[in-house]
Amino acid sequence: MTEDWRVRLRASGYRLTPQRELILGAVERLGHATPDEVHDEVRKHSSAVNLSTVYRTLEVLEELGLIRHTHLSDRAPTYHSNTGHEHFHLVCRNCKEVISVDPGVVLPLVAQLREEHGFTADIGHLTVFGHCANCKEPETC
Amino acid sequence: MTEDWRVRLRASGYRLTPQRELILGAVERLGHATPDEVHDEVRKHSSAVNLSTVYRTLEVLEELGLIRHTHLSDRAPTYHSNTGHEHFHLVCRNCKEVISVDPGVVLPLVAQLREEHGFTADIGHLTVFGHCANCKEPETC
DNA sequence: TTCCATGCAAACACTTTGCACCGTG
DNA sequence: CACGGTGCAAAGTGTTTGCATGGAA
Repeated sequence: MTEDWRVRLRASGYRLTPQRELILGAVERLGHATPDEVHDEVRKHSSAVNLSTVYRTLEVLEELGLIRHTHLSDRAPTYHSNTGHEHFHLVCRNCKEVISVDPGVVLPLVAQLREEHGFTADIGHLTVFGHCANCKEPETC
Repeated sequence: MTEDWRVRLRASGYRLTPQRELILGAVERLGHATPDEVHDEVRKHSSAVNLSTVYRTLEVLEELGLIRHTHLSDRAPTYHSNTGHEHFHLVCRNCKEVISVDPGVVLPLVAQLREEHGFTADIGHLTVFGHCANCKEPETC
């Protein structure tokens, strides 16, 4: 939304480069994407950016809190913009669908973990695996 | 506990080999372990087993439901025996401590996800990242 | 004796790193 | 014009696969 990420970058001593702008834009456009998908998306909308630059930039953007990552598969991590509301993910083992869920549902759990274990849960990183409504039968997986 | 895993193996058309026995034993001894740690543990207690055999065996044992895996770090998966009670994990981002938690805490969440999203959550695979009681301050990370 | 399982080595997928050059501030 | 950022290539992890040999049933 706002463009204060430019300010944040500079305030943290980072430089504003076209690559960083392109990569942040790609992440926001894609919703959920692996480093490789971000790489492809950037290439699709403009000139190519090196893959290692994608990795380095995703790290920087995450450090600044502009994006976050979770693990929606056993393989590569997926990044998503942090400008929207915080949420966590449900992933269907069968059809791989990803459902974003409002954190309200887990607040009781978070509270209980804090009380009973003194543990502060990081909801944004949370991913719950299972089976979606269309793939209820574990047999079909 | 019981040794019916031998029966299960055979019933599923698999053969009972010393390697499979060693690897299952290692997983049970270790509690939570990556494929590499299992490999080391086997080697420590007997003659070596090939790493690729470890991977193939862990896959078989998981398919039989004898072990399970979760992701306790951004890197390698960790396997654990499934003979004990079902549980899920809390992982501290700072000190990497792993806390096993009774699934009772998440039953309300599971129920709500089923009601509102028709989603059947897989608790055994669940891992919640955050900060433990000793590392409450995100600053220290 | 029949196949499944293993060992070995090579291939893979993903990520990180060293270094010279480039371009922001 | 200094120093952080980028591209490139090579190396590093973690995992999978093809194939010949070995061993459980």
